[in-house]
Amino acid sequence: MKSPIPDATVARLPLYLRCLSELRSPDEHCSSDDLAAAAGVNSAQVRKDFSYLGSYGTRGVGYGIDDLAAQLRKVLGLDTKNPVMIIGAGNLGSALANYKGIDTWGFDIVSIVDIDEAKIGEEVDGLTVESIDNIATIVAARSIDIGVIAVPARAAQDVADRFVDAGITSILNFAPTVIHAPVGVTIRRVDIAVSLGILAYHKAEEERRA
Amino acid sequence: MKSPIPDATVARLPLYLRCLSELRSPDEHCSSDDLAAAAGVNSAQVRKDFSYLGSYGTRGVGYGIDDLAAQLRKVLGLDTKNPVMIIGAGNLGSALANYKGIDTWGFDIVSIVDIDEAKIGEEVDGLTVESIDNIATIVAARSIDIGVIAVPARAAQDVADRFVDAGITSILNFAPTVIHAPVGVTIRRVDIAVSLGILAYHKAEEERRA
DNA sequence: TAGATTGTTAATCGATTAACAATC
DNA sequence: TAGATTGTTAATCGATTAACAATC
Repeated sequence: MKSPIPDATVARLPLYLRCLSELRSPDEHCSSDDLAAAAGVNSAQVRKDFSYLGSYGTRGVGYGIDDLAAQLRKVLGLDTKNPVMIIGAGNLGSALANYKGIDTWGFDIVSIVDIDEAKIGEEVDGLTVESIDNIATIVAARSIDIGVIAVPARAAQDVADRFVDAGITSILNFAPTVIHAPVGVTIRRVDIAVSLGILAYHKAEEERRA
Repeated sequence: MKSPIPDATVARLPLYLRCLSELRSPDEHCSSDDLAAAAGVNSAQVRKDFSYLGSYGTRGVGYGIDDLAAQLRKVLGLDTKNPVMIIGAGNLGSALANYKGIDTWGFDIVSIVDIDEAKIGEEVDGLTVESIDNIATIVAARSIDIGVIAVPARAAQDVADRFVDAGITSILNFAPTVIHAPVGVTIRRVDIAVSLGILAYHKAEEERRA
């Protein structure tokens, strides 16, 4: 039941991949020290993370840049992307859809829907905003299994229910509220302001001490 | 040097505050069990978190809802808000500015700037987008000490440098790249896609096992 | 007093990091 | 061989949770 690669490690893989492409040096290898410096993490962390993927480095030499990048892409599933639907074509939904361009995560946003008639038909990063009423059809037709909620808090539970009815089993909730779903459906909640809040808290704490 | 309240706890406080207002029951108290159910966490977690704020419950009775809410607001600094500047008036910057409305975090977005002439003068959640060239003046005039980077990766380092020049010492970076700053400047990086990536990874892992 | 619920301790779990033997 | 760097172990750290004495 336990995932073979810890979440904290999964979260760092795209960062490594980005750093690798920037780090491309004349020689074909890089050390965990190089990568750690570029990514801003500890070098033991880097080696530990890579050990979960299997071993791909050479002692005394380092990691083959191309090999490593290929391995990271494979683990992240950048070849066989997960089709994702976003509900909510507002700023947050659009920001997420545009993030698709980054392409260092193994998913693919294939549909963005909204309840607002005015938004339906608009273009968001190459996708046409569709009506929320069609989600069951769209989900089935495009084999979508991950849904993203990017609507205001008051609409979140209703949207989640629609996702569940449509057969979605993994939901990411960006609305600042707790939503409920039947067992068998995985829900993750994300508060985009949480890091800002923690930063502000530390700042205030620092001043209190001074 | 260590913060008295763990980050993980700080991250949950706004959630508790929101749940409290929804939970407002006829009587004036709620138990850690009630709150845990509403917030989707363990009840021991709730009590432990509150113990960091000092003790505010009554054994055998629970927590006074108003007392607890007031205490949460105080710790989060909702009275003396931190002035925040956002650089980048695109979808992500706008989404963050609109998050301000939630008001369960102790900060206040007082300025949003952009480099794009076309965006300057636009309204975003009641703020007029200003020119990035004026940030030094704006930062000084409005006592801003937290800066948020919501621009594409290629512009992030330049924007960070401008923040540092303007005297900002806490930076939150939403661009998918690592940026560098002199010692004394705190930088936090946020990847808004990370949770989606982890969700997709678990999904794929689950299928692999099945 | 009896029942309920806190506050705290101790156990557990997971993630980070220092250290170093293995080995290229 | 000598130098460099991995892969892994063990120590450390921090966060979660079960359990229960304290006490309203």
